[in-house]
Amino acid sequence: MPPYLDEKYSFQLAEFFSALSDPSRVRIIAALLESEANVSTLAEIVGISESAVSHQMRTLRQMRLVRGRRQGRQVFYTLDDAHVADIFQRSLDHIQHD
Amino acid sequence: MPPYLDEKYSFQLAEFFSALSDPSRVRIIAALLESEANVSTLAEIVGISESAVSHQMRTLRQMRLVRGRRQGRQVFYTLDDAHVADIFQRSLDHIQHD
DNA sequence: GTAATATATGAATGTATGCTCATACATTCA
DNA sequence: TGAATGTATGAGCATACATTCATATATTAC
Repeated sequence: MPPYLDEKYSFQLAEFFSALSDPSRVRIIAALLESEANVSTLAEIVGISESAVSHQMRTLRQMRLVRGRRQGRQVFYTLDDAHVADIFQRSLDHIQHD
Repeated sequence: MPPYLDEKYSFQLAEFFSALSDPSRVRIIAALLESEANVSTLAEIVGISESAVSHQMRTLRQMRLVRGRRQGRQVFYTLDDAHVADIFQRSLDHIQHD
């Protein structure tokens, strides 16, 4: 019996959800939902080290969830896609209605 | 600086996405999007053992993504929530539009 | 040039997780 | 009752991952 969703898409979709499956990354996304922010600001907001944030931003960049824009010494990150914001917000609403 | 999303919700949201962050579970959800199914059918569709499916269904039950209904020796699973189906479908569309 | 600041990255480590295997539980049928 | 079938669960293992620490890179100021 063939899977209803082929291997390629099931992996890609799992990867997409994986990008959102960590509390630190969730808080990063939540912060970026309000405004762009640089690494050290995100570190303060999320409560982890700047190194940890930088590692997470790499993951989020690779998943194309965020985009970085260097301005001098700082790199400002923004959400890369409105769909992601929509999915994130709907999921949050879902969670909060239980 | 306080997080924009408090600890409780960031953990719950990360847990929710974690439930969808594995290719096997993604295929299970995709199958259940079409119709309810029992464990052995899901095992065939997804291509993993019935034991592995059963373990995954436990996770999905605990996250309240699916619900089991025993009928004789079999347990038929269905998606527990229309929001989940909606979020899943939107995410799939998002992935497929890249 | 050097020093200082912001970010990125590689290695190491502790923890989480998906699967297999063995076994237990639940239900039906003889 | 006992055998057969479908599902659930615990232990163990291999792999993945989030963080820390040390170090590297990039940019600005002096």
